[in-house]
Amino acid sequence: MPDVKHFDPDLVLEQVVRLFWERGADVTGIAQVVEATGLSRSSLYATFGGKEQLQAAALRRYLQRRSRPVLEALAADESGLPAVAAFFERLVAARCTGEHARWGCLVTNTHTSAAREVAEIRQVLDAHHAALCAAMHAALQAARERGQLRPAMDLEAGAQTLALLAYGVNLRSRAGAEAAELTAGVRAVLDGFSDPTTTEER
Amino acid sequence: MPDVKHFDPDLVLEQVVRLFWERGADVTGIAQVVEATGLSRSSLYATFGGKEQLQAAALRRYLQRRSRPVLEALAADESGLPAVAAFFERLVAARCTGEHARWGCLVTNTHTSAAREVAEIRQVLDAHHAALCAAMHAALQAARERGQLRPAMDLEAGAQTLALLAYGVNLRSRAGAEAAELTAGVRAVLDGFSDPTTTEER
DNA sequence: CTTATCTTGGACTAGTCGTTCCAAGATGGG
DNA sequence: CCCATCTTGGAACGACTAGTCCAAGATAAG
Repeated sequence: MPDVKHFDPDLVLEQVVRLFWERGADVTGIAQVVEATGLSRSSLYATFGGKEQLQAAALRRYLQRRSRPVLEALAADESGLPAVAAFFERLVAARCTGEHARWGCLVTNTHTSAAREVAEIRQVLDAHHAALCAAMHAALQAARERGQLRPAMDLEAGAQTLALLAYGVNLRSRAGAEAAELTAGVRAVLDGFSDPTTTEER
Repeated sequence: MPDVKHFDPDLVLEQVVRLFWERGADVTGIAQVVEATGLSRSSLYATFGGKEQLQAAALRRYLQRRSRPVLEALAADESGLPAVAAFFERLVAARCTGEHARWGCLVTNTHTSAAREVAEIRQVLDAHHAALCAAMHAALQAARERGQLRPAMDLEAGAQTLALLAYGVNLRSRAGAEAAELTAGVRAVLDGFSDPTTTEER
């Protein structure tokens, strides 16, 4: 009986993701969301609720569509350190060039947003951090099995390092850091993780 | 002949630093600055100019009073890796406990602020990054001279790593990360930097 | 085609934003 | 004390904020 939506909520949410990601959710008004999506305020509020819930939905979509596939690929890649290197290579490339250059990472940016105090969003940030660490840990585990790592290395700690490093890359890229700087920072970590007896330094 | 200011601009700026640092400059209104400082709008605008200039002034004060002394101490400490370890120990402690717990770092937070697009502020961020890298580089240089480092290690790249790591620590701490996680992430990097032939792993 | 139900556009609210302005107040040299 | 000069409190500005509301429009089952 009733009318149906005259738009695709999924498509709209993707536009909101890009808006919040590029400009920052805190400083992006509902008016700009309305303009970017072409929706009316009524439809927006009826579909997503208020701004806080819209931000949470956008963050979840970003995680699901942008972050999760990459982390799954990393965790599934059993090549060890080369998998980690490839992850960071692509990360730096995505942060410094192309469509999303200098946008940083929506998750990283949200760490400093006012929304970080919202319980629901905080949980998403913590869950993402856990997932990021888990993926890194899986890759390091593979590296260990292939004898690529320093024997005494603590995998949990190493995974934390790589996660923190990724946040650093994301953050600095939003302020316009050079890709070469970021790449160098990554390289030094991975060199430090490698087993010195089996690795020829570059 | 003229009247003089009825307040101490330096004291006021310190209050503004804390306000912007804890809450975030983007989401802190002039009204809140007025309330926190006790100044009137007139005095505020006459002394500091608009909000953008106030944010820049607060950032510069933060760098001068909070960041510079620590970086100078790091660069002057010739003990090598222990100096770096001590730097991060104090950093994690300051970020996770005490008066400024969960505030993160004003410089780090500014990376995702709308003000990062302002040329003046961008330059301050880049200058700080250079200073941070330089201090790390000095500490690594000392570590090399004392034979604490892997022989093949690239000091420039290592300094970048440590800078990115510091950003990661600052960022995650603002979202409420546990000190233990952050400490572990730091430890794994420093272990990787140490000379494996002269270091007994912990 | 009717009708119940949902969606939509757009006007509207109450509040906040950064900023400006001016009369009143404070200051200290002459 | 006088007065030029700066500072101060507070009102006011237009633009924007998130969010609400309702009449008009669209839909599809009966």
